[in-house]
Amino acid sequence: MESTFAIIAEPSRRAILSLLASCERSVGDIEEKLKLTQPSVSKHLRVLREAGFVESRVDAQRRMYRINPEPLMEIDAWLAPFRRFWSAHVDALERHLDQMDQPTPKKRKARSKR
Amino acid sequence: MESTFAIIAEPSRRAILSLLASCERSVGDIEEKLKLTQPSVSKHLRVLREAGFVESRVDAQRRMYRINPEPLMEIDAWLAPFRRFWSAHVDALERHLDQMDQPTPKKRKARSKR
DNA sequence: CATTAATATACGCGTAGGAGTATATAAGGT
DNA sequence: ACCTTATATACTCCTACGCGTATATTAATG
Repeated sequence: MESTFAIIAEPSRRAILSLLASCERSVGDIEEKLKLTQPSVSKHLRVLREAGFVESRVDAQRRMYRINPEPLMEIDAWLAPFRRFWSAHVDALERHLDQMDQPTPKKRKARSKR
Repeated sequence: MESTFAIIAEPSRRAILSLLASCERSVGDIEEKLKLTQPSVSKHLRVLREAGFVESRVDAQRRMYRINPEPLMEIDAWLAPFRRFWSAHVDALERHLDQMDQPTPKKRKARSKR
């Protein structure tokens, strides 16, 4: 796999990154916050670490994980050529964000296209 | 699949989007520029279209495809919380990382044997 | 209409990768 | 020395998806 984009295609991995955006966390923290099994968290963290999205630090038996920004900067850079399509319509963006920001992913089915 | 991020995990799809960033193109154009088989291009375009990344217009027997920006705006929006990691200067980034290291007061174990 | 061009769809194959379970490793506490 | 806590790894199963080939559809052209 190894593509930067493929890494963040995984919903759990995006959730982990979003969690780490605010502050560093241990594996157990992530496990609990995201309701994932521990092996699953460890596996995703391994993928994220090997792809450079996160770094870890040892704290006793814990490993504290934190964001490493470089791969996300790549994504940001890839978007550059497309920004001209929406930089003019900021208001449309805000309308769209209101629609998609659904903080608690309960059990909703995938939303359909218009 | 259905996730915006999963769609652009595919290298060929990203290549198609990048091609369309400059101007609209027919299926045959894309096929030739990217050296892909025609069914492959059509399939990717279908995925992109159903996910809202592109729109098409009929021109005789041809279908001209062009960028539709909304899904890419979602990606851009998702990156927002991470921009603080790189939007400032490098030294600011380093200050931030130092800060993230501190909040758990050093509770390192006394001394290691060895 | 028949033919050609342009694009879309169907189908089978192969493989990557995520989930779950079990187990290994490592560090701390008592 | 045990036992618990925290994290990592191994392994199997299962499904999704990209690819290639073949065929269907739709439109233009003669």
